[in-house]
Amino acid sequence: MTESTEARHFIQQIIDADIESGKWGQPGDQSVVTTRFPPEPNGYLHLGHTKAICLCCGLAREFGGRFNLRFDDTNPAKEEQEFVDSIKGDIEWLGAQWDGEVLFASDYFEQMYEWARELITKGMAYVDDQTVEQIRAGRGNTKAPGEHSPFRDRSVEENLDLFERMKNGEFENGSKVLRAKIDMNSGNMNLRDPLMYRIVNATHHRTGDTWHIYPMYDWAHGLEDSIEGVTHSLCTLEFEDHRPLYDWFINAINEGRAGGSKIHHSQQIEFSRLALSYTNMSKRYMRQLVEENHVHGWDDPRMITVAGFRRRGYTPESFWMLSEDVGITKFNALVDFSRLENMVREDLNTKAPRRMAVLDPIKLVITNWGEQGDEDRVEPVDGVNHPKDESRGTRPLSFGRELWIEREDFMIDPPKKFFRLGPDREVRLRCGYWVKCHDFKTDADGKVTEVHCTYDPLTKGGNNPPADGEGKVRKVKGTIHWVNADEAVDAEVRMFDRLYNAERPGKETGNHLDDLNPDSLAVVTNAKIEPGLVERTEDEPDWKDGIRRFQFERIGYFCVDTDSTSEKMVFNRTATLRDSWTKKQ
RNA sequence: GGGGGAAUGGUGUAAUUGGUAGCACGAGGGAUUCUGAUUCCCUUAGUUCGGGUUCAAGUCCCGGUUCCCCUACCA
Repeated sequence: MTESTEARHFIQQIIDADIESGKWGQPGDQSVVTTRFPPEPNGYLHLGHTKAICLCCGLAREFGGRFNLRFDDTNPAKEEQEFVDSIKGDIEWLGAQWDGEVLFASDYFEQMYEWARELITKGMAYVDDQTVEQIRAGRGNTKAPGEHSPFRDRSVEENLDLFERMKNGEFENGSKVLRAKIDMNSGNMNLRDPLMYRIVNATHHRTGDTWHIYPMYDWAHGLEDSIEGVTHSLCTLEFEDHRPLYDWFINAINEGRAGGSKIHHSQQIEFSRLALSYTNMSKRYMRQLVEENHVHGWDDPRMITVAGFRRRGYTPESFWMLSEDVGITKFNALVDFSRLENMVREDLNTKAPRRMAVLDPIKLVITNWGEQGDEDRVEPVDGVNHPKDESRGTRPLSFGRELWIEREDFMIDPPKKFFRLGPDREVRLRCGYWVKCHDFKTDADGKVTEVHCTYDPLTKGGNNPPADGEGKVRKVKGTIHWVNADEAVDAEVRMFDRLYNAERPGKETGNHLDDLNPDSLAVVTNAKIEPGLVERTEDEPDWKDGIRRFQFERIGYFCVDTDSTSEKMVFNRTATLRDSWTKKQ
């Protein structure tokens, strides 16, 4: 009970039991656990997929098993090569490398076709000539039983003949389907003579025009798992109703077969999908956001696509952490978005080198800087790269008479608990000097334009001044960040907030667009950054994905955006720092 | 008058399968701090409801409630 780290979720427990019983072989065999991630290549991967990927891949790794990537490309009308490429890239970025080659359901079409013929021969499937509408009507509904199709009792010979001609392309789309003969009275709608094949006269992204019939999900999926020797076929909760059908198809193929010739029967296990507050995983919604330009493409950093998160600066590790954090259950939970944010913060806190940048600059002038007649003097100071890790060293910064500081770090009439700058207040400029404000300038509107300070030469590097005659050391409450105006570089900084204002977008309003947050993007074009930020420097870590990430001290985590040019750097805010000060106010 | 699932602090999860309801996040308080960050310490609050079995129930039984999924030639 004390070993909370040993807690096993229900799928791990199933696998433990399978290993115990030797169901799939002996421990240590790679066959003991074979999982698969089976995306349809019809869109981009999003946050919801990451949970399934981490689960399937993680399980295979935990047990020394095998993790397959299989494209479920059974619908040529919706699928494109572009998506298989982006999906592969996203999975690799996540660090969920699959075992062996990438697999495709379309490689199994011939085998599936043979199995379908076998079911026809056994009298378990038939060709139906009814229209979509007739089939739908005949299916009944949850309250009323269905009716048998008038074509349900065709002879095996006729079915075999028609099925082959369907395959050969003799018929129009929608004119015929192959159905399994199960139970039109079942309370489970999936069992009311489900479709196995439909006619689709379209070009498939891999098989071209060789096929005119394409298998339906329920027929295909278990067979794909079977062919690949998948042991635990993990999917989300809405497929619970499909499991009886998944099993029926495998059993139907195996019916009448001798023990040795039976096909592999994987176990389908369902878990709850990931739902995060203030997001919506609906592909339809996401497409609308892109197509109607509510965001700037699928990789807009506000999107919850893997591409969006990557561009925003999220690390792959944060998704593994979240996946671990939310656990695996059958409960439809709504996870706070802040949990994912906490994960990146936690990850980036240890990894990201510190830098200084001023987002909303006002000028700080050190009026006693030139007392020796050397106003233009520039002094080098060392910027600490990581306060908790000395081995990461320092970087050279320069300090001079005019600096940029954050507008919100100065108040004309500050409250008592305000630890930053104000008239007659002293602060430490991080890694620089201590400065004390004695004056400020405003424009016609009363807006502060300049803050005038004196510095204490005895505080170089930000260190405490020596004790006075009585052994007392002067103290400051606050430390603020700054950039030397002389060498500061202008940069664009994009700050993102949640895309939606509602916990469950569209739930209350009925239209997710009504819940859009109008302030989800704020762009600052005149941020002042350390010049060292422009080019990659030696002390930066080797980020696997090549994305440069930093902590801008006291502000948050930022990464270099792909829009950056040699003329102008562009940064994306990944996450803010935790902030107990503004919360307090 | 259908079928399939699920309910544990504010949130997400755990409980040796009948034996002290634990962990994390959040929140509140404090310490440390050259980031109002980090780190550390303390506090906070929970078994959906009603019965029953039992020495003992989050766990088993009966009944109720609430929520999710299912009527695509999508996956």
